[in-house]
Amino acid sequence: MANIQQVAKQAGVSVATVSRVLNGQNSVSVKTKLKVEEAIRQLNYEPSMLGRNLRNSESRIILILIPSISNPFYLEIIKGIENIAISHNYNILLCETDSDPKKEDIYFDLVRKKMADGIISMDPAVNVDTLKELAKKYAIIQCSEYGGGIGIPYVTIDNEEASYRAVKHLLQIGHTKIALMNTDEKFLYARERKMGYQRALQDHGISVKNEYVFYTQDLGFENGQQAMRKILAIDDRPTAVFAVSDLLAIGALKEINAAGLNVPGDMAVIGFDKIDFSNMTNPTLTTVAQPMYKMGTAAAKMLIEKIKGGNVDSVILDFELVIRESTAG
Amino acid sequence: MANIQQVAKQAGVSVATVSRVLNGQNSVSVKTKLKVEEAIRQLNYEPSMLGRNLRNSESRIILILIPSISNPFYLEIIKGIENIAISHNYNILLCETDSDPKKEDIYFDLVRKKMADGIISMDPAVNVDTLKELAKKYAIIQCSEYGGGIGIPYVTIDNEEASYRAVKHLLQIGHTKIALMNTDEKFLYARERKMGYQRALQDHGISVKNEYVFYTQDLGFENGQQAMRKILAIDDRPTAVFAVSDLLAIGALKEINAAGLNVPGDMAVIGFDKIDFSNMTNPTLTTVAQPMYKMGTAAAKMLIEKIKGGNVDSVILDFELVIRESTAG
DNA sequence: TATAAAAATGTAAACGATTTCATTGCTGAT
DNA sequence: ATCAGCAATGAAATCGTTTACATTTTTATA
Repeated sequence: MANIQQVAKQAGVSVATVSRVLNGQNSVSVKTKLKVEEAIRQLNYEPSMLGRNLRNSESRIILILIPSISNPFYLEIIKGIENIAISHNYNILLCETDSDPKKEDIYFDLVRKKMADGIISMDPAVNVDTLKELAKKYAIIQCSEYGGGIGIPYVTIDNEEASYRAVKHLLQIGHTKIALMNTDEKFLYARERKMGYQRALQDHGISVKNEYVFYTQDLGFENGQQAMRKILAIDDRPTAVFAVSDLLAIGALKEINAAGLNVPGDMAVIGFDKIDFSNMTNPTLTTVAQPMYKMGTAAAKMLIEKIKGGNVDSVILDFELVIRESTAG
Repeated sequence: MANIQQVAKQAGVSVATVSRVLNGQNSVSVKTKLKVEEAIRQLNYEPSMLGRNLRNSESRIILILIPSISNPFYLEIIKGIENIAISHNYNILLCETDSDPKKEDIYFDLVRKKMADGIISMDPAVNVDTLKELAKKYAIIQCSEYGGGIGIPYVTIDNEEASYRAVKHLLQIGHTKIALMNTDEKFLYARERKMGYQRALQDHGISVKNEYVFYTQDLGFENGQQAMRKILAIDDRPTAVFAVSDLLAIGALKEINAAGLNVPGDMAVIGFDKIDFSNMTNPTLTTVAQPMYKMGTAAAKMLIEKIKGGNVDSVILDFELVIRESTAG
């Protein structure tokens, strides 16, 4: 495999000149440029990024930390990140942490060892202390899920308000007994969405009943099924459920169907995230749409700016309540 | 940021010794080893992979080529690849080609430029000629989708037989009018699955009707809806559909529901792939399960062997017909 | 035409590791 | 006490680029 030396020799110039041609610098005459290009062609030369990266002290790789690759919520965000990355000549390394600190650390090592230039973290269970420590030396952006007040820039939506609007929608179409299907309150977004839920109820003069608030271990389909089973078993059964993720809501949907009940007739359901599948269910799912693609592009731009040494501010993007069959009168 | 030189200085040894400690070579005395480790701690040293990679002429990165990140079919495969990769100290770069030769070429460039050590291609629309050319110089494995007879090792299932068994199942539960929802026959798997469909019908003395065979542009949900709409409009309507992907089948399901018909009562449906979501629909979907995780691990092992310079053979794994509600009597 | 300025090119030093080969320091056998 | 043989260590080359600085060539100006 040819290297730059051999190209230089073949073209009868120095390696510096070859490098200049390679990088499109204009301080090289047309004649030599042609010579060099001809040599490159003859030798089938491809510049090695290994050499270049070492010399430039960069890897041009961006790490994306997600808890689980199976959660479709992240897909659009990843697309957004990827498009910006590619157009800036970066590549992305997709890292599934399983919310496991050990796996997490393997990936953190990649930036410590210069194999990655920066990190976009979307793992809500990320170890905030490690992240904070890391952020002192390396470029890090939090996306969608974030630890608040730790000085690492993030991009997100107003979770409290989004939740408020979803619940308000249920109230407006006449529901008063509304259950909340939430995850562990160790997650900031879970706390925020609960607050929105509470505020909406209070605005309508309805007191929050603890029996109507459920916590799931995780955001998956099965968790939604399990929680829904409990909800259906309540004596004074709610007539609507607001789930903090679409997968939870889809699990709920399935369980309601299995119980022979009708959505939205017997039980209205709202999800969160507007994943692709939320439109494929029967009935289709009312959900809160996060601008996922935009979140991805925003996060990527911020990170690249940060890698360049710039200073970036956190961003809060707009959400949208998408009303579909699962709450349609 | 400290480098190996500074560590050597701090420890009062040569860089060679530090390197030996780093790589766990045993030809270094306990005393010096401790000195070096102490120096590493003091300086907070982390070895740079950029230097190491250049020296070793490797990137320890594996490329995964998939047509679309949104297709959940690939997720389990990717997990399988990732686990093997990690345990062999490789990282994976996930590349979405959109079946676009231009994007594809960007990623091929990564291996040409030494930024990746090998490729696992899962894109059925990959440019076979380029791939073949590339395979002469670089390690390449095809997974799940493959161009046959081009001398690049692959891992797959017996698509013809899988299709045969799916259709046979429909025949056994009494269906005789069975539609096939296929994709473009430029894909090998599409041709193979059609052959299985034909063989099953012929085995039962049923002639293949061209009006019952539909081709979709793509493997997505909407394609399934569109095709189903056509199927429902046929005069002598089939009573069962075999779709070559779960997403197609789920689109069909939705459309059948929308038409006020019942699954499986009015129309039985079988999908292909056993994606997570196939168990979340209502009714749940009968489908052909590919051993996706295993396909991933197999492909990864093969690739790593190939990178090491070894010779590897193609692998054909077992599939399984998973019977669920959408075909249940 | 001589000369200053500008353009084109070259030389050699990084970047940060690994590894071959050479050297030093020991141990133990004679 | 000598020396072979082995273990531990070091010096320096190497991987393939980019780039600061030096040098040469060209161009423009008087």
